[in-house]
Amino acid sequence: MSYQNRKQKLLKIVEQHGEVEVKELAQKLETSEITIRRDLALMAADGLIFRTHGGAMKMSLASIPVSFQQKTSTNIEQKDYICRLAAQEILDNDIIFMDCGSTVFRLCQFIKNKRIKVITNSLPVVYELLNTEVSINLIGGELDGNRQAIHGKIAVEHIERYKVDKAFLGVDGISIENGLSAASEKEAEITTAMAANAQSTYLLCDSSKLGKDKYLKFAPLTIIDVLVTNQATDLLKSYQDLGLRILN
Amino acid sequence: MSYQNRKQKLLKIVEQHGEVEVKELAQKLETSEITIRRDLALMAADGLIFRTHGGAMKMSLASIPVSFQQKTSTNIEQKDYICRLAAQEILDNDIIFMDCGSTVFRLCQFIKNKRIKVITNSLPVVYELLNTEVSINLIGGELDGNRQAIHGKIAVEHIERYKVDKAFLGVDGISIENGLSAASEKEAEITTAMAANAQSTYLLCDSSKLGKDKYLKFAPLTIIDVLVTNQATDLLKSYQDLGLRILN
DNA sequence: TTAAATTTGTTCAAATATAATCATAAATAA
DNA sequence: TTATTTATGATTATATTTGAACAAATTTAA
Repeated sequence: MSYQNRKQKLLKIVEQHGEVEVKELAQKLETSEITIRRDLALMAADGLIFRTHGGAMKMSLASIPVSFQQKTSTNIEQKDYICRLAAQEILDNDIIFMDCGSTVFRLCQFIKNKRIKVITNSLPVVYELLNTEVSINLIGGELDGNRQAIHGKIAVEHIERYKVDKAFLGVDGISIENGLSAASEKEAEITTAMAANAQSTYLLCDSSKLGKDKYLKFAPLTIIDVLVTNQATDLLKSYQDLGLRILN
Repeated sequence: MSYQNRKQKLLKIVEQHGEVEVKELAQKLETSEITIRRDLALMAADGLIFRTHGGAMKMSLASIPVSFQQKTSTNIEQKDYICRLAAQEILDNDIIFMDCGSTVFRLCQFIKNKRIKVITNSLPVVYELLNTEVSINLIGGELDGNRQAIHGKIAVEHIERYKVDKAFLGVDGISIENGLSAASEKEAEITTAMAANAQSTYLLCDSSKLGKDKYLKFAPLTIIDVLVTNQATDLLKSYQDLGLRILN
């Protein structure tokens, strides 16, 4: 297979997924990682993609989500697995909340063709769902440049005006003992508000966050209805005992 | 078999398969690889195919998909002239509205280093001002994918919560007789709301729009305080007589 | 912070493709 | 016919691509 051929395929994959890892690409194209790296380097030089550590991302994305660049290429497969599960729960005509976490962001690719309404405070999500089947409602308020998301009192009030079917949320930490925890007060505020105004609240949470606590404990586990994760560990049983539905 | 004959067949195969190898072609045409290579070289020189290492590709596949083209908007110089004037009116610590017109968008470049707060319903404005000195407040509500802007009842209510120093607005048409006119009801709504909640309202308007009417008349000239434009025509006098300050 | 793990860049060798050269065969013209 | 041109194929040399091994840089975890 020639470089040009691979280039086409790589472009397609990157367009589709938004963000990919070198390993993944090497497998898909049945070639070595070094070849993929060389290809990506050439393509990046042409401005066709944005090179990240361990992979690549869509140019259009790279210019926007600064905050996600730092988190790129960690646990992508796990996150995609989780998001695929979560997407299956979404029905046509659903109205859903999506918050500004990096896991939740990856849900976008799986819902592009659904006829739903998404209410979100995340600019990357907005950008990703622009000009798709999805109808978007953007939460208004103060923009946090680093997180590329809207936070604050106005944002919370905006959320409270809606009652939606499902909320898809991420957190920085979750444990039986301390419930949900976050690294930022602002994010916690949004998460809480979204959960309170959704019929079902889905927590998208890769296994690395299970049992971890961050500095700010902000809500009990009970605000969550469904825990979507990637590993079927014994740990999950205790969550199940607390009344959470587990998807994995 | 002659070159002309082979050329037809090769073209057909390439069209059909998108990408092919020299070996493959040599077998199909029952000739040597070197002959195929010579043929492909000639065809590539004529721009009929794209030569790759080891084979050839359809021209259309090889060409770089121009996914992101910068809109070369009309009257850039005029708009920049207008925006430079408008930017001079903005002081540190001002809070301003910016709407989603293409003229107003070009104001961004001139205010990046000002310490102000911008309240806007335009995604392009947000992206342009992201990670600059400017603090951003995004208006929430329904997102219009085509205009990349937020409109609707919620957006208007969001605007009404603020009282700002200056509003910088664009319109599609302006005339003495009919006042301000727009091509879309949604935009008119936002423009009106912003003007009503700003101490001073600046209309950024290149000369091509002066004296023009669009289908929707939505407001009298009196909601404007300052008209920023690029030409010093006699026409402007009548606007001045109506109490508008003219900047040009 | 340091240490471990991962990713990337570099160099080199093998495989493959291309270019160059020459010889042969076929077609064309005198 | 013969001489000349043209197209094709074979052979060899050159260039490109690829993958492996290892050092350097970066990221992650502790």
